[in-house]
Amino acid sequence: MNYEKLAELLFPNITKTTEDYEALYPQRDLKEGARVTRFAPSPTGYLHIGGLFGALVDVLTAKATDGVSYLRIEDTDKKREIDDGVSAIINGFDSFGIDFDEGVTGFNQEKGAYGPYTQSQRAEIYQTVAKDLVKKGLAYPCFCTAEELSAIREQQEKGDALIWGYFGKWAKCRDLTFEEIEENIKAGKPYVLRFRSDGQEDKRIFFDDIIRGKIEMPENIIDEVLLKSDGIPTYHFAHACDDHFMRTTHVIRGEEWISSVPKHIALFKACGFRVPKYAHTPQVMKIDEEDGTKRKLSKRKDPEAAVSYFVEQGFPKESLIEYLLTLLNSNFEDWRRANPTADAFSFPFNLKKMSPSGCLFDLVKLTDVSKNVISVKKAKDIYDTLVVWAKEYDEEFYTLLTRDEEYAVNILNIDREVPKPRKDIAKWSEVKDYVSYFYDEIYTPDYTFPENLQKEDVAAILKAYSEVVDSADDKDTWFSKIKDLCEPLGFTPNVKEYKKNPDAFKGHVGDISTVIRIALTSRKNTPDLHAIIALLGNDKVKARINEAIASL
RNA sequence: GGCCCGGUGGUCAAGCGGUUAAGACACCGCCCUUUCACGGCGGUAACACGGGUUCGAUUCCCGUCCGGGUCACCA
Repeated sequence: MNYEKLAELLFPNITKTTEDYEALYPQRDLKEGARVTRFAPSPTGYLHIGGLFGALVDVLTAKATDGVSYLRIEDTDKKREIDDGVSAIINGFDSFGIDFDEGVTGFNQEKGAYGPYTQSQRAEIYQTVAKDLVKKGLAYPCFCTAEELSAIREQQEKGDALIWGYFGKWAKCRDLTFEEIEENIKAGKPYVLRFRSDGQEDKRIFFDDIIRGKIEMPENIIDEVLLKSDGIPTYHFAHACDDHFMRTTHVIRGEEWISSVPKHIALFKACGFRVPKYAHTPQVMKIDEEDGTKRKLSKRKDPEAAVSYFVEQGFPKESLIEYLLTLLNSNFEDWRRANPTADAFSFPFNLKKMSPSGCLFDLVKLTDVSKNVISVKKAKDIYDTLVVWAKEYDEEFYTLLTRDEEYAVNILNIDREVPKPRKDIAKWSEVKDYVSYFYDEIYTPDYTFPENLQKEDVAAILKAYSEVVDSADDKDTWFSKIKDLCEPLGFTPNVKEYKKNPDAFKGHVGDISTVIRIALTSRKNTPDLHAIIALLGNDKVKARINEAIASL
């Protein structure tokens, strides 16, 4: 067989060679040890947690080594592609501050010298490499129909074949003559281009996975499809061409790819490309509500797997990043304690410290991480991000917040910007309820006074307090007024005294402030009452007390 | 089914032949305290199982079990 002739027959319009592209995409000029990574999603839906998780690994690996990370779009499957899939991905990354050095940046937009970074725009590259493979006798056209292929599969399943697929004696088109091929092509028969594997069933290959260590597997013997009948490459072939010409040093991807590595190594070698280093990351799982088992997060079944869910819920972007980092590298939390204010992206991430086992996404831990993240922010910063969130997701709240910015910031500043700030906000969607009693529009009185107090006592407390209250009081003055209320009403300002001798009093100062708190906020528990009263102002305080008395 | 990956408290996760088997979250108790929160102190709770190797295995080997992945002209 004259492979040169076959290559011309198959690819008459391809005039370039692999060498031309080697020159077009030179080795990157990076310092020793710098890693080039890529995140390569296909635009089949929204960005989800697993994607964010993976992208974070890519970006951090590059950052930690002064390397390069880039975003490549793998849109070789038109059937699965959805409208705006690329925007969904880009927007998702934007919302979380993930920033790639190169690659796709928006619709028909990209940056970097190794593009195009969208596979559908790289057809000529794949065809060129494919043509060279044909020239070397390492690829051949296959005219088998879907029916023929499934017939082969059926036979294999029936028989005792241990390996299924298109290879060896099953590979009917492997040894077609030039004349047969030419005839088929003239007849307009569709065909795919297959890899001519020289792998042997009993040989094993070894490779080093950075996360998992040595992995040993049977050599690839399958004549994998390289180019589909429409001339578009399969993942495997695109992976070899793209990661080679984009000069990726470290291919980091999900563990579902481990079993394809033998195939990929064979392809890289056949193409004359240097095999990159591989790192297969664990999967992010969740507990299935129905059967209680651990399983991979699914785009379809788990709406909370979409990063947009966290955006809608109002988790600050730093919170999710921070949480994911705790899963990514076990020493992250130690590092964070030592560097409380450092940018998370400056964390010296290390692939070798990644656990190989799948992890459960823990919303409770995320909540804790987020509370910590928010607790150290300045009230004004919180206000600014909260307003942006509310504008999008809660118009009513947005209106209230922006009506009086100073008031809102002061509310958010209660017990904040102090050495031990409160940690009770985890996400923006909680804030409206948290501060509802500051806004008449969203506050509905609903009093449940302590059961150990008589109605008359409650009324007496409120009445007495309304006569002395002044929202301008400083904290000490305010609290001494509360204490002064105690004895005339049969209470004691001294809690210890009360505990020693509970029968001697109706209650203690805590009961007094609880009654006032409930009258003003309808809640048993709130942040500092003095601060609340100071913000509410005399008119509102008195009105609420009267309303509470009237309700008794 | 073949091949592959994984298996330390409820969750994440140190540990890499000898440890009282770290730490974080969650949970419980106590302290602090005008409520709550914060903070402090303490507690419950783990090496999947069975065989080896070894003076000694959570750590190494084999088997079993369990979980996951993969076997497309999907990625």
